[in-house]
Amino acid sequence: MKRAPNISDVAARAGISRSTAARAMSGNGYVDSETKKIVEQAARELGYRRSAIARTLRTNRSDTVGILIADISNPIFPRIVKGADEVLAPEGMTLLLCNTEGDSVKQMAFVQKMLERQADGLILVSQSLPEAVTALLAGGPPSVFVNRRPDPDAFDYVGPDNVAGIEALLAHLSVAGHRHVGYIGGPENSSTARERLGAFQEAAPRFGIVSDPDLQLLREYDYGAEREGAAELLTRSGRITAIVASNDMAAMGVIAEARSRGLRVPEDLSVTGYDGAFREPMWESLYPDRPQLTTIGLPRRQIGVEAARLLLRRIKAPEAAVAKMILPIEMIAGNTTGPARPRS
Amino acid sequence: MKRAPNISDVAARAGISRSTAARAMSGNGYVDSETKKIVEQAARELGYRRSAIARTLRTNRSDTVGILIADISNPIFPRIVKGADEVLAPEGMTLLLCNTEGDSVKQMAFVQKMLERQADGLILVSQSLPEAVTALLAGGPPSVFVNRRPDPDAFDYVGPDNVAGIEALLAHLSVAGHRHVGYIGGPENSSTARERLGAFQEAAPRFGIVSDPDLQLLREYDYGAEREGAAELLTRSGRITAIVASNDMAAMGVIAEARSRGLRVPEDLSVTGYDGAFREPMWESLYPDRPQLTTIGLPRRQIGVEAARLLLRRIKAPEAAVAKMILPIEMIAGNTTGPARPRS
DNA sequence: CTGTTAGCGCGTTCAA
DNA sequence: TTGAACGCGCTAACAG
Repeated sequence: MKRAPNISDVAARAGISRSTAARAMSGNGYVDSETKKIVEQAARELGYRRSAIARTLRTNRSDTVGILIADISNPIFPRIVKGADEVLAPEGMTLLLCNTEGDSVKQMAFVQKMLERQADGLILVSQSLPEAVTALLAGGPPSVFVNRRPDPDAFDYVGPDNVAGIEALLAHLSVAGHRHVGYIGGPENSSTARERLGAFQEAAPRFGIVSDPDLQLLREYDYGAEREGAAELLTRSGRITAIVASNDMAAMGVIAEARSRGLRVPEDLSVTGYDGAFREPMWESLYPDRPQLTTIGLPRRQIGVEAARLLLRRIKAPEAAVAKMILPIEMIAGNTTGPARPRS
Repeated sequence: MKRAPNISDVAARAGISRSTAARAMSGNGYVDSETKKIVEQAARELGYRRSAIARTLRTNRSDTVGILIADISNPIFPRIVKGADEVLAPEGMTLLLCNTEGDSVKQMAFVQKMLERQADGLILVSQSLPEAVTALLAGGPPSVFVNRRPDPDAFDYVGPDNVAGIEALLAHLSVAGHRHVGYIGGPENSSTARERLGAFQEAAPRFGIVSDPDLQLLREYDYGAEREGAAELLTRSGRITAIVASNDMAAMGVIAEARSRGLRVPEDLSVTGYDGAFREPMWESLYPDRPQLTTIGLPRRQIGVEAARLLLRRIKAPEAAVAKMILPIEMIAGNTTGPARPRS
């Protein structure tokens, strides 16, 4: 088995020097259009393929961006990836995707691999961020954080307006007469969850809503965990007329729990989600009578687009000031919320 | 900004030669355990990181596998990826994921990138396979096809037993008394769709089911396209009592169409899916009263596992005989099928 | 516009 | 067990 042809082989076949052949193939520098044709012809005949590896070794640029996603099966993430791809692909950059499944070991492993492979940049979407990772990144390539960010604001960040989202939900519930609202937030290690909890605690009184720590739980962002959270809240207090869940999947868990206790939604209990994960055209018409969550819509594609732009900016200007980009959310009123009616 | 430390820097700091340091870091060849410690210490102090790029250039192995997925938001695919990762990760290989969205341009682009980056192998899941791609792959690294495969059996393949799946559905419908069954298959360019259509045509008579080409449509594997297909079938024939759709999402489209025409499922029309996409614990309890599709369950994780094993095998033995692995399916009876009852 | 030259960082002979 | 030397394939000066 012969080795793959390299630029020297092409040059030899074209009867020309290596560097001219290289210029012809890469498009950099001056090459006579006539000789360029000859070189391309020779390359085609040989089945020559440029080695991105050698190029990277030489230039320290890999034209590659690693993107870490917490959970690929959650429909909001593919949209973000797509948005990022839309801006990176035209720049000749390839997105390398990793599904971390919220596993910090996989997270570390992938970041390591990307560093070893000279990734030009990293986009971390909704990652839990142990110090080990941020430490690694501190000396590494440009990194942009999406949705969650590490503590010291040392990195570029793009995310939705969490405060506005919570306030919109509170306003909505308040108008419907809710006073006792259970809150299930995401875990402590999520900056997003911390922001939202802070917003809830700060804003609740302004909307005439009781802010009682007993009614505020922190759970993982998933169906099962928040379903259990709902069980706890409903057991703990008979006065709750609404529950704010931390995302749409989790809200479904809350609804399931409510129903299993004989509570109707929204007649007996109002439930809100967050992120609009089910607002896909397909879901829309899928179950005509399914619950239409009251939720906060996120500009998913735009989040991806802006993250990629921020990354490109930093690749070009590594010393630019750290950017923090907050994108507007959208309040979506569905049929899982209604007028408050005391439970007991 | 100084350049990143390399093996020479480490060697210098350890007071040792480059090659010894290299051996210490890579674990290849003999190194005194004492000097090894010293080298590792020096590396740590310098923040040294091995360059996968240089290593790949030197060895022609990148410890990287590219995996192409048609549609990442379809829940069956993450499972396949996970299965593959389970066997590849312990071998020190990294999976690089690409969502092709059924777009052959993206497909080609990613394959090209992977070739240029010396991927050790490729896994193509449910890809439509224009000749250009298979031609590219023919001279490339080991490739394994999943679900769909190119025409000449020149590549390793793993997929579910399509014939058994269709027969199981036919048997199920036949027992329920269905004679006029509409069939909506996947597109012509999908080997899976061709296999299933062939199985349907061959087996229908054996089950006392009419095989009329007028009742057999080929459509894209999606909600909208198959919903339209269902409209066509239902308009075309008043005798149809059941429709076999080509996957679960598509089946939902068929059901939606039926309902919009005032047909109840399964009382007036039985509908079957294929792939069990909604059979996730979360969906199970999500909508208590949602339709439970009668469908064919696929061994998703196992498909990924076997694909990865096949790939490893071929990487180690490039000349091994082409393998074709057919995995058993599972018949799942739901509540979208019932006794046949004439429509008109 | 073209050719010459010198590494990028590493793994791997081969001798010592 | 260690060290010296070479080259993987390419780009980027620089000189012509």
